[in-house]
Amino acid sequence: MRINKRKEGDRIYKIDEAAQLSGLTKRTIRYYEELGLIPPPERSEGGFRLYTDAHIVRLKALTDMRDALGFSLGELQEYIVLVDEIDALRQQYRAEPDGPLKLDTLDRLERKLEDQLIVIDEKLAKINRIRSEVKQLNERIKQFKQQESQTENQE
Amino acid sequence: MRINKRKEGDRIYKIDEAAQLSGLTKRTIRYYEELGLIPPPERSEGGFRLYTDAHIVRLKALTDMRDALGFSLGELQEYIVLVDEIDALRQQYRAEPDGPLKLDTLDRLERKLEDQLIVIDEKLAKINRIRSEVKQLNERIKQFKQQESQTENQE
DNA sequence: TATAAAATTAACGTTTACGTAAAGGTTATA
DNA sequence: TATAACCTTTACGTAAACGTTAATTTTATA
Repeated sequence: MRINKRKEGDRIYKIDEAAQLSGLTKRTIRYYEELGLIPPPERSEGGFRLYTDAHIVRLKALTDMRDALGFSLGELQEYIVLVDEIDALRQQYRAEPDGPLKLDTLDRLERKLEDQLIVIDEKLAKINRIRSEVKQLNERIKQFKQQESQTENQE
Repeated sequence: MRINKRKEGDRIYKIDEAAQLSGLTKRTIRYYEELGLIPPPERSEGGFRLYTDAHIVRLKALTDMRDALGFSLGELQEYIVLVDEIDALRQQYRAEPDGPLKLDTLDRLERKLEDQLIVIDEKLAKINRIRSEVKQLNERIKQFKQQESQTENQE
């Protein structure tokens, strides 16, 4: 999930290609940058945005959460902050594994993640309810169809 | 799901109570009526809207689909049309069980319902992916916490 | 090196889904 | 019957999430 400094050999994309790959429009990508949903990409000499694969991955993750969970861009921001915070923690841990990781920070992050899980599970429950209703309607239709073909055969 | 003519003895609600029961605002309820998402309720002598339990049920179903599936009001309209069409079919069937139910209509409805199921299943898959990612992050945090409490004990 | 294709910023426009306020009518209750 | 509490329609307001256009630069390519 982290977005590193670009290394030699990494693929880079101008905004048009980034749009193709992510399925978003160019306007939307710039807008998301403006909101801080993606880190500002490096620029060419002349100022063109140069995206990496990590950007593409993040854009896809964002649209997944937007589409599937119906998160607003504001809620996505909160989630991004959360993920970045955890990444930072991981970095810190790699740097000095014996250093102190503040327990209250860990507690706070854990609570937030568990809140997210609750929201997600509630949404799953609702969708499953809806799914079974739709399924039932579908079964009814199938019954009707069978009845109909039987009466036809009876003629 | 059907909304019948009101019978004597059925409970009725003025808009304020309907709002309480459904969890929507009065404005939103009127707006949904304007869009055809709920049938226009009967009115009192003086023109007050009089809602039935069936209205409340439908309002809740609508908000569930809006919240859980992220459907726009336009998409909800399509769904409502679909459900109403099926109800009409059922009515027709009850009225004359041996009458002809047009097969192409049945096919069309079945296709629509199956499309809905596909959309729902895709959404479920995405949410499940997201869920497992969040779960993983949560596990990592728990690991960190354990490590941290161990180092504390070692002192 | 000229020129077409693609990028940039800035700013105004648009749609959805309501919120809010005004002006006035209805209903329950003291 | 008066008055507070609630309802009605009409209409303008608003936040979010982009779309679109314009004026200007950069970059790829013939």
